[in-house]
Amino acid sequence: MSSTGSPVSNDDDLLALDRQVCFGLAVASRSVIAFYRPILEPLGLTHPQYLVMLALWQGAPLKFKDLAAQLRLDPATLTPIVRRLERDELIERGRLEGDDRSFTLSPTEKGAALRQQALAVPSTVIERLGLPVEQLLALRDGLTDLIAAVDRAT
Amino acid sequence: MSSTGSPVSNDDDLLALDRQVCFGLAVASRSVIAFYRPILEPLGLTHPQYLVMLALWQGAPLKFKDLAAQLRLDPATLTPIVRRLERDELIERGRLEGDDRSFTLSPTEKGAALRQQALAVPSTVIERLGLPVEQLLALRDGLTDLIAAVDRAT
DNA sequence: TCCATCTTGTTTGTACACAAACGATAGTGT
DNA sequence: ACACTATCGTTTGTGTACAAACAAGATGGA
Repeated sequence: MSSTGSPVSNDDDLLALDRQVCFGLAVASRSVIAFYRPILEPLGLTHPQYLVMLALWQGAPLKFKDLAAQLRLDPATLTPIVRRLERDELIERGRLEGDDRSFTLSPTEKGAALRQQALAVPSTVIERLGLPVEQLLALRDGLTDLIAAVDRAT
Repeated sequence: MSSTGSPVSNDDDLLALDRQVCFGLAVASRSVIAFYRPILEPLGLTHPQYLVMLALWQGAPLKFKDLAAQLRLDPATLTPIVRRLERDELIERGRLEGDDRSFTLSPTEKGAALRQQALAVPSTVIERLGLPVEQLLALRDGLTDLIAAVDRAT
């Protein structure tokens, strides 16, 4: 109608593709997070909280600012997540000499102990999901490219 | 330490891969939605609202229940989104004979007119993103597989 | 008919996610 | 010392997202 005839070139086709990609991304993200929910629930962690603990288990202490950058989260989003993890005594603040505005975060003893349970999470997920690891790696690479493209374009 | 020596098989490697995939998915989803934000803002739509309008532009009237299923959203999440679109007079309810609990949704005249502006959204996104369409298609397929795997495993 | 049960959409409570404004501290120039 | 600016984390407001409880209508059997 309004196109020259080549495939995936008129507005309606683009609207459909757009719907598939951005919608698929949102659905996949929500689905996977929902898939983690019952697995993380016994640990007493939500998915964002799990990501925070993963970061701190890998390297602590970490400055609040650096943690926000690693997780690509707005500080305003991270603040309440950190507050709940502190309330649950899984992480704690450390002062930073030289700057009274900033602070660091580290797992408490309780938080460090939780890592042992968390080690079972990935294998549980991968096993229940039943996807070959190669496919997960390919997907990861595709997502990485997409994130890089967004960063470049912003 | 605890592994037989093959790559990507011990717990630490799995923890790292897990972090890359589920974290990458969450970041990609948030990044892309953020990327849409300034493009959708002139239309007065948030990203979920945009997805609702896409569904209704493609086929209306749609039963509330069917819309929730299409978008894979909990009805409790869809209710306030629909309320705001009604408040902005972009969609409206239609009664359904035979069942007073249920109702349908359709774009208003104003909502239908908005589609003309929305037609420019996908090309804008794809152009600014600068990724080849083939790569987007491949990513879509990977996401579709992942969603299917989650559905299968749930 | 009457009642138990099921559906359908809303409400309530908790937890992200981000923009904008804020308060407090740090650094910088004069 | 003093103002100016920049940085850091928090607060406030709006908008998802989902679990659990709910209210109202529909449905089926005794």
